[in-house]
Amino acid sequence: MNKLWYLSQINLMEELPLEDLKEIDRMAPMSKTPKGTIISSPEEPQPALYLLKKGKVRLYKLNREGKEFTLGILGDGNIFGEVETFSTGTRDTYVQAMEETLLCVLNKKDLEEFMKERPSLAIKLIGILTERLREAEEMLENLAYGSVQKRLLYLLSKLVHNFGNRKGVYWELDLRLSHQDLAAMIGATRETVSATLSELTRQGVIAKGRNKRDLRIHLEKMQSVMNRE
DNA sequence: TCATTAATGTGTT
DNA sequence: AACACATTAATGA
Repeated sequence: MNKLWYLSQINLMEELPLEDLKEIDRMAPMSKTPKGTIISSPEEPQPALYLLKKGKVRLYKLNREGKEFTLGILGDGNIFGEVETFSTGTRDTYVQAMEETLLCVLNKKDLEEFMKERPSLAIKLIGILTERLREAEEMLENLAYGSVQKRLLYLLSKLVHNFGNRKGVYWELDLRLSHQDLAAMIGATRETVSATLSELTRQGVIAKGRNKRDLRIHLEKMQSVMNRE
């Protein structure tokens, strides 16, 4: 796959004509980021817009006790970053590559100039940010009122939506998440998540994948469990 | 493959 | 929910 193909897969860019993609490609060369790299942090904020061509990044914050709380995971075709005029998250956010990741970096100046010439891009950006905000509010509501099981099921449904591949009756997550990782996304403890997952396995809602620690989810069963709550 | 480290399951408080 | 501890899985030399 070439660089332009990747660019065309970015949410924000998908309807842009080829000439525009070429221009962005000139401004923002592709770079390869190894697994585990902190791309941006409160200590060293990067005022730029990142185009995630391939790979996955995790956005998280540290709470008062220094524990991580995961705000979200972004996959192929997503954008993230922060400049004065907009932000895809809040401040004090860490962005870490969960696997080897191909990124483009658009600096603030280039981005803003390009936006001025192409108002449709700004409108698209607003749409993406609005959608993120809506999802964040939905997640907040769940975190505030749901049981751990409910929160976990909600999270899994979101993950399947973004990272799920159909495997027969199940959907397998194209993500390697430990119980600790899941716990950090729903504000629960690792032990509770383990116990809840065991219970859901007994009920046939989830199952192990080919690798024992890959998760598979039975969407229909999950829906019926969620509805009877 | 085997030793070491990481993740998970579970009982107790 | 936190902790301790046993078991099991993943990693990498």
